[in-house]
Amino acid sequence: MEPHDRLGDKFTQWSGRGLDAGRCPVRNMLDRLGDRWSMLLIGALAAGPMRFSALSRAVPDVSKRMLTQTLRTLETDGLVSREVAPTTPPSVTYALTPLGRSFTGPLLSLIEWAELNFQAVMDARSRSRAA
Amino acid sequence: MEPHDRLGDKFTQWSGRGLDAGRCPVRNMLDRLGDRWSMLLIGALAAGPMRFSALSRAVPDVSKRMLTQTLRTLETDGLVSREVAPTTPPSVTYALTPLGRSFTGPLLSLIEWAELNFQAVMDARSRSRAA
DNA sequence: CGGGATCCACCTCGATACTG
DNA sequence: CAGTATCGAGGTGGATCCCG
Repeated sequence: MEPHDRLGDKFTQWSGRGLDAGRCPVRNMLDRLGDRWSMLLIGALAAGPMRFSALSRAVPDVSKRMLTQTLRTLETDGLVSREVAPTTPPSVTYALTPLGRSFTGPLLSLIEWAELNFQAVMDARSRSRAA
Repeated sequence: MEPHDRLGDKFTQWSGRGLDAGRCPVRNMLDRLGDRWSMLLIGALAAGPMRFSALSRAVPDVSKRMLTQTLRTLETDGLVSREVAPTTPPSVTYALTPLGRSFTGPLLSLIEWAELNFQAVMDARSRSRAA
């Protein structure tokens, strides 16, 4: 059975149940991880634990506000851990939890698809602009 | 090499290049597919070609406006094809293109992760509410 | 049936300023 | 260093009406 058949089956099941965001895992996850920064931060943390400022440098155009907010959400969902060292100035280190690390598999396959098909999508985009 | 190491490496590469949305495939794709409906519609179409009204029923709480808009974007990016039958009333059928079908692999792995770890995330969420 | 057009309510997000 | 607080612009998305 090909991936796209299995995907179709899965979708048909959830569709029958109304696709309620409260019960459908996919919608629920997408609402959380589908924003601009979550997956990027998980990708950054996949390289190893990082401090707040290091994350800020690793993902240049995320504002401190969104960085804090996104990390808090990821922490709430159990994907990222937050450890504060009681020094002055304070040093806060973020890391992937086991749950977060388990997400790197799917995320990697998504990223590999993106890299592989980026050009094809760009081509399609420019073709439709030409038309 | 584990997935999360490879992911870390990939991210480090792109981070060095500034993660510019115009050049970084991941950011670019996430900006398109990271909205509330794109992945859901691809999932729905994985089951086979569907007409506008059928899609509307399959994903109950998407408005006609967003359904149209999302489908147009997916069409522009070459993931979905749109075929109009010149009848009255018109009948428009949407289907995955080969490029779109190639995305069902990564999407499936994402969905399977979501189903598998949904409960864990919900637990983490309620724990943090309790605290 | 399959949309397009318009109006509007939210609400996300960025910029800025301040804190321990 | 690692945030919090506040403000305000902008964009997303729903509701509604209309069309061929």
